[in-house]
Amino acid sequence: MKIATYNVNGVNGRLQVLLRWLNEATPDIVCLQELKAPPEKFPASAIKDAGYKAIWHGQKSWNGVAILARNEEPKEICRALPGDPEDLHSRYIEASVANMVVGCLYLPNGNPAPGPKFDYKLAWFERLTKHAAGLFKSGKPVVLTGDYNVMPTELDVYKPERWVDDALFRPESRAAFKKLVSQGWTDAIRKLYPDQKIYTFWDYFRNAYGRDAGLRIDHLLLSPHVAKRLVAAGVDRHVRGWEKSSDHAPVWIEVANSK
DNA sequence: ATGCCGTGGAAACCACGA
Repeated sequence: MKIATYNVNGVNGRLQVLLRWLNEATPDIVCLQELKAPPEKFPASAIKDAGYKAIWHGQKSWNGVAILARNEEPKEICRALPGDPEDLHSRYIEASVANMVVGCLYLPNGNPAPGPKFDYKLAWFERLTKHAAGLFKSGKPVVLTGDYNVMPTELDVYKPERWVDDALFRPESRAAFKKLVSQGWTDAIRKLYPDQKIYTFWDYFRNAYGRDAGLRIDHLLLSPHVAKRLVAAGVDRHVRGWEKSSDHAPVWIEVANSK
């Protein structure tokens, strides 16, 4: 069972890249972020033709998340994080699929920091952490994945000293990620590759991809039941080099089938 | 050191991203 996360940076603008990658990688479950499309503009039929059933939470221009699955319709559990009815950003969707709970998230960027956007990021992080605690306690197999907009450690940034004041790397953001993970979640990439420089995002400019000036900000957090079954993980970084690519690359895990 | 690129939407510029 292969589970992937991919910030597509515009699901319609990147549709050909997305379809090409789906066809090549054949993941079983896919979490997408930054659809940048209202619900009615989600390319459902193209994705269906590619072999995937999907649920999505779209929004005009910004944000937007979706969960795709082969052979099975993801059964929606919720499409917002509890805790703030005023928050209308489409940044979270959760489904039951393949006997797991899959949470797909697009955590706020938070720049400029400090400021209201950074406050929103930290508040959103708090809500996520609270929600995650409930999921964790449920004892169910859970995958909490998406664009966390946080580099957890210095190993996850090409030039840490340049990012210390950035919302993605500030101590508050790193502490929030650490607090979440310390509930007992497993960061899949770091579990298998504790010391390797691994990135999931490269800026469009300054030839960031060519220089490998990247960040690791897309993560898959696994509950103990799923972590036990983890057999492989990786980043499809070559996809970032494709024409019309997103600035993120897909990240995936392979888990053994549950018995 | 910096949105230098890129998207979507509105209206030939703006907001937003990491």
